[in-house]
Amino acid sequence: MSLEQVAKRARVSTATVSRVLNGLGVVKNSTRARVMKAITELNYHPNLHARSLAGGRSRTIGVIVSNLDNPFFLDIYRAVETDCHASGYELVVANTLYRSEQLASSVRLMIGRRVAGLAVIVSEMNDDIVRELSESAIPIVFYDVGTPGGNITKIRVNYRRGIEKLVDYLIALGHRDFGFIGHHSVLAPIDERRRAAFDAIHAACPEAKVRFAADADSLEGGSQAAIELLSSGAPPTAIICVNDLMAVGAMKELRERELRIPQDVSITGFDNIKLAEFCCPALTTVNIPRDTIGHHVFTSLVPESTPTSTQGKELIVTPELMVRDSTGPARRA
Amino acid sequence: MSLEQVAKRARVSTATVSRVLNGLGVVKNSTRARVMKAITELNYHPNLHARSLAGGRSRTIGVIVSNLDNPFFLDIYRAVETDCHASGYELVVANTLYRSEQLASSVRLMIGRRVAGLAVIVSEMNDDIVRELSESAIPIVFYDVGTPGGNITKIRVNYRRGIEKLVDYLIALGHRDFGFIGHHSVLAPIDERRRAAFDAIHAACPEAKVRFAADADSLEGGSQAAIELLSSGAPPTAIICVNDLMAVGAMKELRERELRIPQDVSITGFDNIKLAEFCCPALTTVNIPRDTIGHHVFTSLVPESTPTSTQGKELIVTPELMVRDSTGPARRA
DNA sequence: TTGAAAGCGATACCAC
DNA sequence: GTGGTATCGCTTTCAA
Repeated sequence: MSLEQVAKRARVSTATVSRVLNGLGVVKNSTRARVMKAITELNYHPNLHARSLAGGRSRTIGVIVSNLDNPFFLDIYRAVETDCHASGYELVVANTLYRSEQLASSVRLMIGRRVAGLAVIVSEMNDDIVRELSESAIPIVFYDVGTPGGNITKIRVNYRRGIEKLVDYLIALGHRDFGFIGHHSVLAPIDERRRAAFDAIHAACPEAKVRFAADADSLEGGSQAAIELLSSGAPPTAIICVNDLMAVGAMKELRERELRIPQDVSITGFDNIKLAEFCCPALTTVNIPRDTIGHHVFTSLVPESTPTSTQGKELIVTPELMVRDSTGPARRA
Repeated sequence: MSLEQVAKRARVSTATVSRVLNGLGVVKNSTRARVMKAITELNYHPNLHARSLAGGRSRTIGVIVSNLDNPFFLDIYRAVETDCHASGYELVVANTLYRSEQLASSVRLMIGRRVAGLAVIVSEMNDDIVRELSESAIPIVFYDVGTPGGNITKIRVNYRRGIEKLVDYLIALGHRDFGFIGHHSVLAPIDERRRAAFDAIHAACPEAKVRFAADADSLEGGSQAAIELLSSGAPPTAIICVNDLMAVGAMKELRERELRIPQDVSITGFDNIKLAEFCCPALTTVNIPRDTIGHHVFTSLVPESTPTSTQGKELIVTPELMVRDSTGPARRA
């Protein structure tokens, strides 16, 4: 079913059908009606590929994330989606599962689709991709990598600061024996959290103990990492998890071992996903405002959407400590 | 950056570049090498719109779901994605947020993209859309609506049976005072669960009490619905939730009122999302196998992918009761 | 083994 | 107001 067939049926030219479809130019009411009629009768739907090929532009924004199963990424995606729809843009998402090969192919896919803008919110970032994208003409938003300027906008979350707030709080509660649960994406932003934790703990208290464990970024991964962590002697008095999802997973393992939270072990998350309020006990965590990030992504990618475009700039997001019920004074040794 | 520029640079025709790109036909090694070189030098990425326009087909599958925030839908999406990627298909997803207007525009979008197949896994279904899609030529999978045959495949979950298993179990535990938490999508499949619960309860025990409450399909919606339910006198002894996500939300409210689960109130979910094992107490629920559904979607939409295509058929999914720790004997009145 | 050229289905500019 | 037509970037015969 093509424009031409509609044109034929309505006894007009394709140009006129196109005008009707796009509400551009002036079309006499009677002809408009004929065209509309033909469109519905033929159940015609314009071919969007032809449209973007002919039109040149795209009104589609691409978003690439590491793991949609983690609400952190999903929340960002949805925030961008809300803005996109409000401005008549479409959104296509790709999920890399933390695999950098998958990231590469997702990037190719998005470029192939000639997206109007691309947000790459992943932690398995790779220098070649950053370079390639930086050289392209598409508006890009990177997360925690790259250099802002030109078509590149950067969002940077000050993880170090967030972790420090958390650690200071735990140290003040008397904790000296820490566990850190990370995940297997041993790349930049994640590993930064681990190092930040290590640094912050030793800065505050050089003799403190820190053990590490890591597994997949999922509820089960959290449990597994907890198992790994608890396999070595007495449990730490506080467990810092790289994110909320894994923390909820870890809590389950603690419950099964009848370790009380927070009396026996304090535990913290990161991100402040909705679930953090609904698990039990409610999770002490660090808030990262996903909606702010989502808005920022959109305004950077579609500068004409706002007077205050952030294209080419850097947004620094400062996390806030959210104290809930999963943390308390360290148990006595 | 177009095929033509690559052709020019490699001193060949566009046809040859196309052959190299698609690995079709025979190309002399030396020319292939020249083309490849030109491609990388120009950092060329084929325009996928032009490709699918010229090629006619699409290798893209569309999936429309009601609410990606609910892991039930996300799991199906991911299952389809896994199969798609394994067979070189791409996947585009649309999220309707239970709004039937949004559903209509997502359907238009997918048709406009000329997807190779479309799965519509939503509960806000609308007869016009079912009809329109049924008349189209695209392979379609519907969830709980429509009539199988031709290009239409249907997946039907036997909710009634699932609810019955749950109700029988609760009745056997002595429950006679029920609450049912639903969500605001007052449409077919969801309302079916509510009616099924009502019917099953009264079939087993005509004098049993049932109260209803509904809110949004989210953790918070679950809490809100629980508040609504508990606002009227003594709490029911068992609360049946339309899905796990809302059940987890409801449990939070029960905890805040210091109602013990399951000693004071039993609570059940539906779907068996991962979270059901990780909340506390672990949730008694009814399993709906999302991966089976996902596979089915893929094999129906891309029949050539398997010898045992399910195109045009109906798959009936029978849910299984999963007893965990959130249910127990009814408290004495 | 390679090239020339006819579409694919829209958009948009230029006439009338 | 409306129609003709070049064009977008690729695939795909048909010839050479």
